Amino acid sequence: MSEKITIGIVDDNAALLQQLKENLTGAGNIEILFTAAHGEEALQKLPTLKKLPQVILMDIEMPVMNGIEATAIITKESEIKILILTVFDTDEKVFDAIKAGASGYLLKDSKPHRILTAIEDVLMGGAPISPHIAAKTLELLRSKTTVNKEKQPEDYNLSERETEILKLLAKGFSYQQIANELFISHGTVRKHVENIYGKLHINSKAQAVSMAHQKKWV
Amino acid sequence: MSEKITIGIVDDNAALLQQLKENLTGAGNIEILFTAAHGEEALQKLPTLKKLPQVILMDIEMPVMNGIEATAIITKESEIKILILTVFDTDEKVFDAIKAGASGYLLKDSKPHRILTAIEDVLMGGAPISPHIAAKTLELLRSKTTVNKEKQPEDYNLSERETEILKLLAKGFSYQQIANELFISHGTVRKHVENIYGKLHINSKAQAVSMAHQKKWV
DNA sequence: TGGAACGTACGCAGTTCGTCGTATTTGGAA
DNA sequence: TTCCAAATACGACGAACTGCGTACGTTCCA
Repeated sequence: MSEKITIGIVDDNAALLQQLKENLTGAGNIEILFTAAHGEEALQKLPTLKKLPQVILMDIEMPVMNGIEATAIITKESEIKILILTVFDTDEKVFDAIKAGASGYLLKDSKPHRILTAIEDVLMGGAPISPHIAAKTLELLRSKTTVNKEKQPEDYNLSERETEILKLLAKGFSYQQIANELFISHGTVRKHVENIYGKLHINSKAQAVSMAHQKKWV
Repeated sequence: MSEKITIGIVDDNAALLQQLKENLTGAGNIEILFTAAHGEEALQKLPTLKKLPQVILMDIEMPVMNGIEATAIITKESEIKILILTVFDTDEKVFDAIKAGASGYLLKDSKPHRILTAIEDVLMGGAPISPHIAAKTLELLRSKTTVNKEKQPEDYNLSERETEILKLLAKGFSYQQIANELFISHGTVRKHVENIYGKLHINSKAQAVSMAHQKKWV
């Protein structure tokens, strides 16, 4: 971990920006490559940098170009991760930021160490989200989906072991691979599968794999 | 904060459950009202309690009744918050848990203090989500609103005919059935499938079916 | 006009799968 | 204790699948 994490900060509030800079430079192995007061300025500065930042902390409400537009453009044209950092948490804003491709969404009152952790999370492919905001994203997600009442494997009288084997089958494993996975003999796997076929009223691996996927047993 | 937070724990892994109990009772102002090994047991125990827990930590993969079903029932019939605590993080499972009404989603390897914080977050109306899982949540949300960015069959250089045959394969059809469907010979189907295997770098029907479903080519 | 890609088709050798039987052990239900 | 379901295991036969080679007509593009 000798390499510093390179970041940029975009925020129109000079005082907050200054405070962020201090907190981040002081605490972690962070290198701030640039700062900007709004999206437009950030887009202008990016091409002039010797190296691109790995993460950009982005405010939403800004003059000239807001953080959501900037996020959309940056994520489309580069691999830079965007971490939204804002005081706003209205449904619409959260939603727009996610659509724009933000990798995380924190409230500005988050503690400095929380922000640091978040930056690291983002680099590891995670998406740190403040609980309050996460609650809204879940609401959104729920509202966009319908119920799904698929039958469970048990409804076909599949035993636990059979279910387990079916799942491996559904991954495309051969009998021998499953046998190795479960430390049982090749023949036993075949016998289980035979029983599964009977219970599911099918008679081939392809059908089993297809059915398992369709019913979302994988 | 003199009042203890009341919780329940549902997990079929006795060792993990025990460890959770110890970590939670030791560290915070937590009172564990009950534990259960699966959803069914939890549902049975709940009505017998003198007071209901505020939060339930819930595993997903469990015998008899899994955590998602249990979550759906509990959230429908009470105000109890459910915090999913699992090692699984497949898209579908996360998705189902959210639909079922879970208020948070943590990986089991989360540190004890993280779990404690999460419980408090949940009580304050937040939705603590492990970054890794949150990333999947955001993906899901994006996929619901934007176009599907999965690789298309063409990206593997599959021809139209090959794609067509792959879709039939994915339904569990035999070579002969596909041949009948497309009015070509059994041997031709086999040749196509052979070419498909080469392009997808696989070598069995089961793998082909699995892959086609995973990439939503069905 | 010549190739490249595609769709069609067949054969052979070897492997895996589907189906049928049979059998032992184990843990829990009656 | 007896009985049964579930998990384990082996054998055998025919069917289906896989890999490799070959072949030919069509279409489309350089």
